[in-house]
Formats: sequence, C-alpha cells, structure tokens
Amino acid sequence: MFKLSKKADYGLIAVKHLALHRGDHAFSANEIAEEYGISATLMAKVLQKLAHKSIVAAKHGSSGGYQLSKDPSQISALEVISAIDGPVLITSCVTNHGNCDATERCSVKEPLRRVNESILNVLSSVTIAQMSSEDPHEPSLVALRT
Amino acid sequence: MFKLSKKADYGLIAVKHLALHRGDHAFSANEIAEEYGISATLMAKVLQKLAHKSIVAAKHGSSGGYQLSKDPSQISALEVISAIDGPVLITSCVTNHGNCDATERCSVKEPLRRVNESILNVLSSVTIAQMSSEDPHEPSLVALRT
DNA sequence: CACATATACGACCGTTCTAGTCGCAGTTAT
DNA sequence: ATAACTGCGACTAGAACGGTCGTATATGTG
Repeated sequence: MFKLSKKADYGLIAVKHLALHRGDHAFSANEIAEEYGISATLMAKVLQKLAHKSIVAAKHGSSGGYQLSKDPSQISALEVISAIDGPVLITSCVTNHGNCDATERCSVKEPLRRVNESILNVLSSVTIAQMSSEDPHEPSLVALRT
Repeated sequence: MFKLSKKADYGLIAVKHLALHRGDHAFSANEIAEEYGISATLMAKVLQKLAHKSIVAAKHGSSGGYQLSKDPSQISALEVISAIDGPVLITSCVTNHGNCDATERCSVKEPLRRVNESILNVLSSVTIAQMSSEDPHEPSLVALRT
C-alpha cells in the first residue's frame, strides 16, 4: 500500500554512502552493509541491480567494490528506486497495456495517471546530491503549485 | 513497490460514481460492482471501510445503499486511499515509531520524510470533484515548483 | 602460477500482505 | 412478519517480498 520496498531503501542508503565518500577507494558490499547493520548478501544483491543499470560501477577481484559511475547531482531518487523495484506505477493499468479488464468502464484511470505523473516529478527532482547535503532547515525539497 | 492497492482503486471508482450520481437514489454495493464488473462482495467490503471513515453514508434495509456524506469537492483522493489502505507512508520508518532498528545510522530517513510529505500534498490536493470533471485538456492537476 | 578476495547470478525458502469469499447478525421498507 | 439489504468479522488461497545460500567467475597479490 504505497510503500517503498526495503531493497529500494537499502539502495538509497548505499548510493548516498558512495556519494559521501566519493574519491575514496571502492566500497565492497560487505563494508557498506556493516556500516548500517544490514545483511551483506542482501546489500550485494541490491548493488548488483544498481550496477546493472549503470548507476554504480562494480570492480571485481580483491580490494574491489563499488563506486558511483555518475555525479551525485546527476542521479535522481527515481533512478535508484526504479532500478531496483522496476517502473513506478501507482496502479496496474496506467500504462495502457490492457491488463485492466475494464479499461472502457474504469473511470479513474486518467486522473490517476496524472497523479502518477506528479509523483514521478517529485521523485525525479530529488537528487542524491540533495539527499546528501546536511542542510536540515531547508524548508522543503519540493513544494506544490496548485 | 509503490502501487495503489486494488481496493483503494475500487474505492476511488465507487466514490467517483457516487459523486457523478449525487442526488439520485442510494446505490448498493451490488449496483456499483456490476456497473464496473467488479466482485460485489469485495466492493461491499471497500464501501464498508469508506462508511467507517464517514466518507460515505450507509443506509440499511431494503432499497438501501450508499451515498456520499460530503460534497465531492471536500473529499480528497488521499482521504479515500488512506481510509482503505491505512496511512500513506513510503517507508516503514518515517513515523519515528522506532520500528527501524537502525534509526541512528539510517541516513536517508529525513530526505525520504520530505519526499513523503510532497506525495501527501499531491494526493490531498486532488479532490473527487476534480477527478469527476470531464475536462481532458486540463494540462496537469498539479505541477511542481522546484 | 596459485591463492585470497571480490562480484555475478540464480535457485531457494519462510513470512507477510493482498485479493477475494463466506456466513451470520442487525436493520429497514413493505 | 418477512424479505431484502447492509455490517462485520473470520477465513482461505495466492502472490509478492525479504532474506539466504551455493556456485561460477574475475582480479589483484605474493
């Protein structure tokens, strides 16, 4: 019911960690997992997905690990989330791919599509760089114009 | 992964239906369910939840049914969704209720809280009345100020 | 070259959440 | 009184998610 998966959560934590330690050596999944008290194997799995989408770069071998492949200001929260959880769709039938058996009759499809768009806007406007800035009294990352 | 539950979907459909037929007789769960090809018992369950939160008013007995208890412009999508699915929280630990075992170390909690707030804003700014207006070329219900 | 250490990948379980059903009690119009 | 309807809670089946494990593979080091 409208919740981020834990894996996406972990992904954001990992990416933010890498952003804060940019320029340092590569971090192994183990290292990051220990830092936040998360299962190492699970963190590895999450990082694999991020590597697959080229958000982080994996380096094999001993003293290997992961590094950001882009600048933190160029990575949006949406990228990280959808890399792990797949595309963000608030309903199953916003994509017109006909999985909704009542496409004709369903009257809320179009309004929800617009809401979905708004949420995508919110998520894509938040960058990892913003999430890493420690400024706590920034009033609000995104505000609404009605 | 960030999806509206089907029940919330059905709830929105039902509320919108009632909004469009305001002033008519009360609609039974059966009637609405048939109209959209949805399981009647499930629709009944959804409407019960909406009635519990006083979004719709139930009328017992024969020729009974449901009616909106408020003006469609006074009902937000957020109200309907959270009535059915519970509070909208994108992570399990935004509420400070300490179910996150790594509250200290978790570095993404605060940024995500802000994102969550933005989404709540989006959802609460969309009313049933807006969803019922048939204007298709309204550019966007909500836009972003960055 | 051989070894230690790292990721890559996929199969695999247990638990939790969701969709959907059923039966019974309570309420109202006729 | 009775028929038709909702209210409500327990219940089942199935999918999704969180998390683990084992194996294959790549790489730096002695």
